[in-house]
Amino acid sequence: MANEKAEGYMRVAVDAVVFSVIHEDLKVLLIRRNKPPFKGKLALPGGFVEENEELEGAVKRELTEETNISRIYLHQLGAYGEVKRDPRGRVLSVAYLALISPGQELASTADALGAEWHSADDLRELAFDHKRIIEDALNELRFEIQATNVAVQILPSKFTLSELQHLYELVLKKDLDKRNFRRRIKELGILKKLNEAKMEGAHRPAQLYTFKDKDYQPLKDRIQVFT
Amino acid sequence: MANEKAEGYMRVAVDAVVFSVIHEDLKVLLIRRNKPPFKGKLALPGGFVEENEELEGAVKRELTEETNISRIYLHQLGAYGEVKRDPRGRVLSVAYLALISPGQELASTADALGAEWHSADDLRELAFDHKRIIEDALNELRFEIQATNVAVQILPSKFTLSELQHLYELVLKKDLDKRNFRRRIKELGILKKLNEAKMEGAHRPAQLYTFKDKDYQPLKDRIQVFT
DNA sequence: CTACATAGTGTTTTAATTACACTTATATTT
DNA sequence: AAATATAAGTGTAATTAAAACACTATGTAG
Repeated sequence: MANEKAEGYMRVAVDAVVFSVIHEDLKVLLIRRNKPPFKGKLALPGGFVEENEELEGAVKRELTEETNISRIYLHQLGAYGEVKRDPRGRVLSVAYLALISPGQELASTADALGAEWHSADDLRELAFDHKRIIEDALNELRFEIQATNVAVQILPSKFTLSELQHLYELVLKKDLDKRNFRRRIKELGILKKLNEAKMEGAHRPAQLYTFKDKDYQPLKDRIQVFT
Repeated sequence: MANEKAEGYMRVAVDAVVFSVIHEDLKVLLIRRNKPPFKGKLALPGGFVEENEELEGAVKRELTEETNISRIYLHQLGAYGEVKRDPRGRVLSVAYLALISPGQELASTADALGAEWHSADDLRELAFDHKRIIEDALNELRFEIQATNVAVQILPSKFTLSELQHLYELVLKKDLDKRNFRRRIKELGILKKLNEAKMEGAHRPAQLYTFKDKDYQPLKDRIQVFT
């Protein structure tokens, strides 16, 4: 309120916590920093917001540099604005939970940028306050997977119920009861049974399903956590 | 990532959605703007963040100008960063849900600033994207009152169960069943029965309670919405 | 054709939620 | 001092949701 001359200027960045399920493990995309500060440490992909660029646009721009992306789901986590979070000076970062549709390999440029998937659990020392941001993102994802059909953003368009359950188990870090899970997820009425089966391996083929609605939406009923 | 010269600079402000229960009604603190843009319109209290000032510090500084405050509970809602949200130029605002302990009258300076309590429901035309911010704050409050003991931040330190229930009904915009509400809230074990009653009016006196723990905390069980 | 691996399927028990109506204690009125 | 008005306070039965639990089915590989 006081004076409105040149007050309030600071640098604004965006950071993305990109989750993906790879080799039965929940992964986060991290980048090895090749310059100070925190040289050599892992950090979230992100960067400064350009003039006349929307925040989500900035996230998408940064991410397309590192992945081959068909579609990105973004959900804002909040602003991280501690005065001393960046040793270079004041930088406020708006963090996003990002989910990319599956089977996206990292772009060829990714290697040069030092981008790699890391297990979401063993968060070693990260640059800035990025460890905290990832923890917040994981909590948000845990909430969303129970309250919304956000799984649609993570799974391929055709999937088996076992794959879906596995995703829930990875995110919730909890074993779920197969029969109860199937009953509940079917009761929600968000799945469509396909006329296809997944034939793979020496066992009974699995029925394939898809989401009726491809867009993110809240569910009337939360999917409760079982067992 | 590209160049890190002078990229990303913009103005950063904070805005607060301050709720209070006054005369059996859920109110929001709004300020009548006396200069452009949006001159004459209502807006959230807020202002630019100063150098070396934490975001929450900025909110508290702005709010102490308008209220006599003993304690402020702050919970970040997120960053509102649309390029064109402020006609003066790019301003990113970090919005907060704010609760002030009760019985706080507005400061004497408040009148001069055009600060007044307005019903949280009839949100007339507000400046900037503040209508959207208030809606988000209301949703957050609805969530929190069910998942945490955030009521401790709103009620006086001694209160009756009817007053507590009334708060829940105001926030949730829903009538609750008296017996079910009392059972559930007592089962949570967060209340302490006092050796006092509230004698007021021509009816049976009401038992006074207080919160065992005066600090904000999540609850094991959400308080379900009844009836 | 046997062994193996994962898919698929219901029921019973237990716990939680909901619906619902009368009695009690005080102040005020007559 | 009796009657009335007002909000406080209290329990149970019916319904619905969650949890626990084990076997059969169907394909491939050997």
